Amino acid sequence: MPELPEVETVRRTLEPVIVGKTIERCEIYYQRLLPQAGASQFCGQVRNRTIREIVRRGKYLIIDLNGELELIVHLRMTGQLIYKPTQDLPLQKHVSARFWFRDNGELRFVDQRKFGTMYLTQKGDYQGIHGLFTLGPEPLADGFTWHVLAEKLKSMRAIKTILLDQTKIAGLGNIYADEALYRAGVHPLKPGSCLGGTEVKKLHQSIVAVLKEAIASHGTTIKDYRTGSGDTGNFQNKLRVYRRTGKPCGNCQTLIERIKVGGRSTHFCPNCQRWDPECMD
DNA sequence: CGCAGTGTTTTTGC
DNA sequence: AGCAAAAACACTGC
Repeated sequence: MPELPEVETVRRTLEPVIVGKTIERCEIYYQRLLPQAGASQFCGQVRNRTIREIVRRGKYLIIDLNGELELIVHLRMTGQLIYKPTQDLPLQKHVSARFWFRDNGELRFVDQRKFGTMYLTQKGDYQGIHGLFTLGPEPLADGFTWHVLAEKLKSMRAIKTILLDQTKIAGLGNIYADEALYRAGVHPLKPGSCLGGTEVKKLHQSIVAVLKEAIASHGTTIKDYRTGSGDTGNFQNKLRVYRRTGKPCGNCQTLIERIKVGGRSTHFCPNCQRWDPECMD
């Protein structure tokens, strides 16, 4: 569930409380959290290193250690990265890793479904982290114009499938792909190549708007997602189609439908999002 | 009770 | 190419 707005919220909530802190020690409780290293080697490498900055790329968090190494974190489905200012003894379930800081405080990786991953790499060297290496452009960066989006949509694949492809655009997941398509009035099954210029512009605007609004609301908590402070987000109250199957569209009262696109649950308004199959290009 | 559904990414097979 | 399915998991809801 953590998509771009959730990961960005985690980044923003962790930044003021962990930048400048030095890792005194760490413990790994789930070996597969680290696909490329053993726990003892990993902890040995991060020990006594200071967090210089924390940046986000797509759904990845990149934590700079001493300007030399980078700790790469991907939360996948249910991962949480939470800062605990004081010792709290009742250890919750599903704790995959803990980092203790020299001046007290703890960073904890909690992950019910255990899909989350962490990597350690030389600064800027992402060749060993395939998903990060092949990541598409940041939708909230200045360079992401509607022309860039148009270039990525040149495919006969369903538009929803293209939006979820991280090599095309970084950071969109199931929630915001559905929400952006609804706002743009584009049917999720419409082939990318079939969108006209006006539609691409509208979709571009919708993607940027929904991501910014979701960040302003600290992300969407359906169940597991938490900010770096352990709080829930608020954007779940502002969703217009995602998980609203059978409820009336806010625009036309038509009931929201759910279909499968590329194996993923997809929610849309059959009246506001139409696809007349007359595109033959 | 069993089993489908949940959603991200990688891998494998057609 | 591009798509489907499976796999990595634990828990929820029917």
